[in-house]
Amino acid sequence: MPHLRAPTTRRERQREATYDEIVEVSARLLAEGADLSLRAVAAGMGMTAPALYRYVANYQQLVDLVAFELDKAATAEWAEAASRFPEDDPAARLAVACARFRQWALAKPREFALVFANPIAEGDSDRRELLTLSTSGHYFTDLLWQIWEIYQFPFPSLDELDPVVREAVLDPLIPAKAEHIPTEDRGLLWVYMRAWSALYGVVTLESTGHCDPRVIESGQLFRATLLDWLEPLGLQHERPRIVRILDEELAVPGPS
Amino acid sequence: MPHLRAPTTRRERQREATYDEIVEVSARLLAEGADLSLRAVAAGMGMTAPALYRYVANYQQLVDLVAFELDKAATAEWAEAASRFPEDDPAARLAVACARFRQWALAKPREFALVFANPIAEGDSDRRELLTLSTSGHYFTDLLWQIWEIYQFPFPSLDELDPVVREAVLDPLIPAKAEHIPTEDRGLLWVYMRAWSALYGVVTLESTGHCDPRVIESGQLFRATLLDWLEPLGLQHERPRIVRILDEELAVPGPS
DNA sequence: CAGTTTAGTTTACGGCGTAAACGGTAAACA
DNA sequence: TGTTTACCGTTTACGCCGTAAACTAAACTG
Repeated sequence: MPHLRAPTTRRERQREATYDEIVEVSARLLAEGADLSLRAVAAGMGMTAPALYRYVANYQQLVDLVAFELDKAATAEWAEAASRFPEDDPAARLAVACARFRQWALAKPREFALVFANPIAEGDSDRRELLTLSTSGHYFTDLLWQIWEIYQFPFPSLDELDPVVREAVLDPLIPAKAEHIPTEDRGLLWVYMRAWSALYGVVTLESTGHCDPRVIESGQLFRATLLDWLEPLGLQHERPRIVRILDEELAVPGPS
Repeated sequence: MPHLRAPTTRRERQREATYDEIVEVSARLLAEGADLSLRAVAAGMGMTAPALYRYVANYQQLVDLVAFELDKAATAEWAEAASRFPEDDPAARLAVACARFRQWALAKPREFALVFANPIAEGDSDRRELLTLSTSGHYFTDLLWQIWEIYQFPFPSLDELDPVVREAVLDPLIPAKAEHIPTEDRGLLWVYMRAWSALYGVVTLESTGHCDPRVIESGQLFRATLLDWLEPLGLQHERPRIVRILDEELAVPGPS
């Protein structure tokens, strides 16, 4: 985690470069279809495995580090693709981003599993905290916020929410750009959680292969799931346009 | 897989008993929080690891075997719980079964991951075929069929479906009790896939912990997802009753 | 300069999946 | 019945894995 005004001594720069190389080599390993392992990463950097313990406390931390950075890089890709629509068109951007998210998950199932299907134990507060920093989560919540600013779709008020859920949206433990959302509008996060759950469901189902391959190929399950969310997000009248954008994205699958 | 009229020679009975013990020991290991490994399973049976190669070709096959049996056993539990409602009340049974499925996934996240989040590679036709035998899939599709028989909810006709999806529902590669569904009614399977995707999404999200723990505890995300499916399944007028059943189930979480 | 902190090494341990060669015993067959 | 065959398990071995401990050399600090 970056300090404020990092002193950036020589050593610190060196160290950060090493972290970058760890991530780089890890990403390469995964892309090559190899397993992520301390030994393989170390070897890929011309080091011995125990040396990596100067940078991560254990294997799980390596995984977390790599997962965080993969998520960051992937989100940058989706955002880049989405930015072909102007900033004041968050609905179009969301459609593109979701489609790209799915493509990424299908093209890189191992990376997807690492980032999004990596089990987080109940008690592990460190890892859970790391999760709240997830780049993709912040990106998606931000898009949802922008959509609400424009389309003003309905969301539950705080007192409509279950007390436990209310606590959760007031002090969220999920990746969410939420500070700037006024307290009384935090019901928005409930919409986010529900929408994310739906998106996560199809994409995980497809990415892990627990699904008819032909259904994956057709993209119809994903498409239908997204389209179901147009109404709750106040985008009914945008439907034809969003459908066009979505179908355009679905027609351009990644390198097969 | 059982033969027809198994000759059941002494050797074959012995062999089957060994398979049972493999599953039994594996289940115990997982329940104890240990990892599933050939060596540990072998040791737990008083054998050496290479001996297991008489029964499974490799580690992945052990996992598949155990996953299949865990799924079978778990489904039996849910079905047992659901059977407190009569056979002619499949809606109530479905509500109970879904809730129990979720409880199981929360109580045994490692087992859940093994069965439902285990990646299946594109080409691997053997494992995909095994997937079509999944007990839980058959159980849920059967319930959906029974619900349709009573409530006659709408489903897409074959020519409304995307051509690729049409193929998929006509000759399904997913676990589905489909033989008895007339060809022209196979659009039902599309409803099933969509519903399963939604259920799978929340449950996976909760089971893997990629979710605010308080939201999990409240059960509201799961509840809301299920309730969204009452209307598509023609159960609107049953809503109060189903809600009651669901809340009853949610109030009885497993051993914490 | 001396003293300390840091980044790397070597060595070692126990666990993993799995390949190969081999032995004993139970079933199958002449 | 006696011989052959098939099967179930062993031992040994290899190369991975994560990680702990002791040690060294270089870089920073005062």
